Amino acid sequence: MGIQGLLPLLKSIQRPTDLKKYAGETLGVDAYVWLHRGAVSCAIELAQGKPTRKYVDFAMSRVRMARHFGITPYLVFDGGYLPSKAITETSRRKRRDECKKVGLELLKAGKPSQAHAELQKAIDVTPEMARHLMEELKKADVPYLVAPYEADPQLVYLERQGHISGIISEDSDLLVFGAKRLLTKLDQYGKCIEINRRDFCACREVSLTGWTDAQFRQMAIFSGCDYLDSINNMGLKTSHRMMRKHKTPERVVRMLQFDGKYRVPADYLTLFQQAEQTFLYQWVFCPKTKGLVNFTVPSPEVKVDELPFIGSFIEPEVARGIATGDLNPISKQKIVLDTLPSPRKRTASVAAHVAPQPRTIRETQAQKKPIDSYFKGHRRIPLGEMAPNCFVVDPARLSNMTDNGNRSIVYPLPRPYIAESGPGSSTGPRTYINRPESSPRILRRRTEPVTHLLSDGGHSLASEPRRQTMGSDTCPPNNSDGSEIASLVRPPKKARLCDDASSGLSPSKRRSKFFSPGNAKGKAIKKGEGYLKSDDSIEDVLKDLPDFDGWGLTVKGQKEVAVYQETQPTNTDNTKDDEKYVESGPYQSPISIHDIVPPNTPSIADRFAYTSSATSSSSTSGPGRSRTSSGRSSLSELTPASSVTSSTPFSSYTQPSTAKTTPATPRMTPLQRLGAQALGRSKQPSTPTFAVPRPPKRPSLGRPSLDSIPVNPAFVPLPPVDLAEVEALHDPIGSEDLMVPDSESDEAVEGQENLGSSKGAMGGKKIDLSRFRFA
DNA sequence: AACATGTTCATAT
DNA sequence: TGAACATGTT
Repeated sequence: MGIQGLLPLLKSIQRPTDLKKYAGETLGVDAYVWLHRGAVSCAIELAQGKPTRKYVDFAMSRVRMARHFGITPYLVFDGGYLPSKAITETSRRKRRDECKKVGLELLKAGKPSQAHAELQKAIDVTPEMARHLMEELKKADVPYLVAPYEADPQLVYLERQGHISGIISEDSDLLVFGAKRLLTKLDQYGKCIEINRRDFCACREVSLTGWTDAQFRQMAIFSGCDYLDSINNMGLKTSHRMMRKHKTPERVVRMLQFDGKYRVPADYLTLFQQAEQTFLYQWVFCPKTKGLVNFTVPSPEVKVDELPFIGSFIEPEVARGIATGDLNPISKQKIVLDTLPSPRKRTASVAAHVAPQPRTIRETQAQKKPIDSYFKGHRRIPLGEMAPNCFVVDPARLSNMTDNGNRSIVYPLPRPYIAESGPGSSTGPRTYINRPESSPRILRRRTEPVTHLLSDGGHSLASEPRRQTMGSDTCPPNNSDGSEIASLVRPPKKARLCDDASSGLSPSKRRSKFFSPGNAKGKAIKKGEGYLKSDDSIEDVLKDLPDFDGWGLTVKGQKEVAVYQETQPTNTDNTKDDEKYVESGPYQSPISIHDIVPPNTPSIADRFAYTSSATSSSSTSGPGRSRTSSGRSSLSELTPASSVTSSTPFSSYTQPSTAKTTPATPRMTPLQRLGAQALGRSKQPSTPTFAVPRPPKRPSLGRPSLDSIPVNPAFVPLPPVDLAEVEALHDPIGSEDLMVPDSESDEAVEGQENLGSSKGAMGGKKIDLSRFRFA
């Protein structure tokens, strides 16, 4: 459920994006939410307890979709129930059961549609179903993990540790947990909304300037969350007001009790603190240490074994079993797989010409043929998507994915069940007391399928080395697992932006930078949004794209379209088709693409940026990494080298020269651009790591329009952030909402969780906040 | 007037 | 299931 009203509250910092933008990266996925529709489709079967392949098939199609866009999805499943939520869960279950009953009766009564509607509410994906899916994921070499308890903190943990570069989910709770990059509302075209934690300070609905993660979290809890109901008449707005005024939950509660308008339960503060501690310390699985760790490293004075509501500790061995899906996260019993009824129908229909269908999951494991191979040679893929897509899903990926020029930046694949005997495996829950409460009744930890997989699964073997490579590649910065979980430390970040921006130039000057008509904004700006004009990307798009309805008419476009039509006769030049991921026949041989589309055809740039960029990167710079870093500078924090600084404010703004170039700009949020430009102007050395040489042609390759290609006018990325306001907010003297004056005390409050870490992260860098203090 | 809360509608499957 | 709308309360 999450925090209701949170997303609307953050409307202004939500940025329309495209999944393609993250091509080459690993994105965490809230499996339950992501696959919910799939569960809906087989609600009846689920309700009847029939085993079904529908769910698994749906899930795998979504995986293919992600890969189609160049994404490696890292699926995270929910695990056991948290005590904090136990009540909720049991009541939910009751409701489900009722719905199920009603639905089944309706079904008997011959009212299938009504029944289905009812059964949709009864959807319950069992660990067994999830496990079936995991078998497929293993085969497809898709990283996944079952959280010991909740998927949300697990996802954010993975993000912090650098295993994933963002999170796909609809759950606003992730922001409360401190997710840095949240991608919501993902549709079949790969369109989605991006919410970056670092943009919070630009929120227009409510001022979050200077807010720490702790304050944001507390605000969210006050407004009502999964762990604690809100006080009457306490919504987000009021809780925000209270937090802004009183700064700490203690004071807020005291004030609430003082003025009698609110009915505050006697133990509310206690419950509040428990809720917050649940947010902070609940158990997650650390892929590196292969054991449970607290989501946030507790300070010495926090005794995790005195916090029953964060869930019980689980022995590493059991936790590993749960993480891999071998053990039921609730019962801790080994999950026994019964064979699924039928082979994949979908696959069968699509790939009739391919070898005989696998009969059972285990049998399939022996086959090294990835599912995607069944799609080879089918043409029904939309145009430009082909090239990257092919690379990504090429069956050869099992053995030489890297060679294809498409390499996931983060491919941790921390499969605990593989290298489990690591000497460091005990490093995880080190300081914590093991509570064997959940009996070691596990027969054997490893289940047969896994062994099977290990022994003969070509892909598992192949992926092992990569995993290691990537692991070391990815993790170094954040090595100590959880130790420096400091995503916090926000204020400095902002400070830096201000610092950089204001140090060199007067506000007015800066403003002129962004608002000056000099930026070739001759083109008309549509819609009267005030902030529209501040976004260069729009202009670029408009400049390059005279008319998106008729974009196939341009000379360049024509050429491209022709090419794609050749490739993909079935497709019209409808924009939607361009973007849409077509499940049925998305894959083509990379060769054809290579042959057909010249690597550096600049012509594609304008409209089919996705294609062009992918092609160019694969042919020119090879590995996706360079493409990523160059193309989307805002992601810089994700690369290993920079992740060290990721906890440092605006590390992402310390962009390489590219950030300054107009072409790269559209990839960043307006805010980010602000920082980047400011930085560039002040000639900050910034992260040298990013001085990665990039193909000179890149700028001309239409990167700018990448995320701006409108499918329909509504999709034209309207930069939601008003730069003027941002500036105002950051103005030392200006805005009334600045919380900076109190930021110190806030730090103190939050100190326990990120004291050491923030220090470590900031290193020698000293950020002077004093100038942002009220005079 | 602003906000919290309850209800309905649309959408996708 | 979420988003838009309508209502009730301060």
